[in-house]
Amino acid sequence: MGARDLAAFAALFADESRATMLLALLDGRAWTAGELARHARVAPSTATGHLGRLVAGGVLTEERQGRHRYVRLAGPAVAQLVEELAGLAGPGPDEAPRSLAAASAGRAMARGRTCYDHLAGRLGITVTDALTTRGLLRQDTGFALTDRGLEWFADLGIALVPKGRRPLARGCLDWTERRPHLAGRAGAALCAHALEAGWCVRIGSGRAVKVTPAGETALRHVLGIEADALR
Amino acid sequence: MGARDLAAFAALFADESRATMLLALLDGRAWTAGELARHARVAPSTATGHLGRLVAGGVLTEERQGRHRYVRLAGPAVAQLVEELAGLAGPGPDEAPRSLAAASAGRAMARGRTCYDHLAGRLGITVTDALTTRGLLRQDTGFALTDRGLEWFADLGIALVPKGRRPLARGCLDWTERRPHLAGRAGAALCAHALEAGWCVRIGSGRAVKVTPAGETALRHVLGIEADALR
DNA sequence: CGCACCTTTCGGCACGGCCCGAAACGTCGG
DNA sequence: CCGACGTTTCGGGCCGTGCCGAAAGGTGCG
Repeated sequence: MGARDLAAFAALFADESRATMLLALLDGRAWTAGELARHARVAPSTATGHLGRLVAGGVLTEERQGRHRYVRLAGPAVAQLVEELAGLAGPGPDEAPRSLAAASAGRAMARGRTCYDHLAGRLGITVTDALTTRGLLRQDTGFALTDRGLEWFADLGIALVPKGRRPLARGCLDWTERRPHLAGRAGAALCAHALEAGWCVRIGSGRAVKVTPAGETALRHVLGIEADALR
Repeated sequence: MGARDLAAFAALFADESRATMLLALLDGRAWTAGELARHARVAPSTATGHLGRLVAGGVLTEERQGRHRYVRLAGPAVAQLVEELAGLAGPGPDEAPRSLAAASAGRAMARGRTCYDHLAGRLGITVTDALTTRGLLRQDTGFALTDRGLEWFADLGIALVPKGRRPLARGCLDWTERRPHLAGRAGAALCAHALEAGWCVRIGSGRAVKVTPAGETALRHVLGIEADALR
């Protein structure tokens, strides 16, 4: 009877405080227990309990450094699950954005953000579409890079060697655009490259990113993306 | 703040009785409220409450026929989520099978079963591997059918027309084999064909299936699968 | 029409969880 | 060595929710 295990595992996500923490951790970085407690607006002692359960359940991994307790998502599979839950949770009645500040933050997130370790939002969709129309990515029969796509990554200095069980390319449902964007090893490598090469930078401390002028030039050059498409 | 929605949605899966029902519904068929109540070993009144919540949350769809209330999973996305939860729930310490009967049922399920609407277990893995080694399915750069793969389906009398948002091919993590098997529209079409053509039949009322002698012949003929590989 | 059968509504009970504050523990820096 | 800070443990209060039984709708069949 795996039902008991399934229920216990799902219960880890079935609390608003833990969900707030997990959504924050979707940026792929390690947070301290105190940061997560303040972010979720609960007492430190409460956060300790939550983090303990999430670590025990295999959702998070922890790393102790001195008096700090750093936690991060346990891996891509967990990140994918959180994204899927977030994507399926909404689709009921259309909801109006809460406040003006939330709407503004929402627009920045909708323009571009990281989704664990790859690009999402309008930016992620635009890049994925450009890869597809240029014959570097196939979406008609599944979701996979073409041989020309492998060359394109190699030209960027990114060697995509199969390692571990993570697929090279995978479609990740974008819940602001309602369409899939590139995830998997290729999506992670491309996002890392974009951040390192200065194509885009993080806004504040959240998951939102914005494309730099240099990034606009580079995207037009390597993928034929016009700056207008990113606004 | 989508955290509240995420938590409320996850809570739908965070109960053993509901999880038992959802796992049963993974066979893709419609069940009546009474059947699910008996299967989960709860009173009919309790089942009514659970089903009401699952339907309201968009996890199930219902269809009333006379004095019966038929429910089924709301769609492939929900099925995928349940499978993912089930797959990630276990991987802690290795667990020994409970009883002999459970072990026997487990072996039948491990040999072959349906996973919502496609084939899983050793049967699903074997078919997926055969498709891959024959160049009909690519897994190295993602998970997609090749052009030759499309022809192979057409030769079987299966026209794979893109319709809706469901991808043609998708990898679904098999939690008995720990490897992906073919899901998506192609996986569903192949499973339906296998059942219609008598390649395999359902065992009892569950999700387990077994390959018929005619099925062994057919699989050897169209995919070069030897019967030994299915045992 | 009346009797099964499936399903639903309603009260009431019990268990488990989430939360906090106070106090203790451990680490870092002066 | 002492104070500041991050984290943890413990106890207690509170709310949500799962469960059932009894009774009431509805539906179909004889």
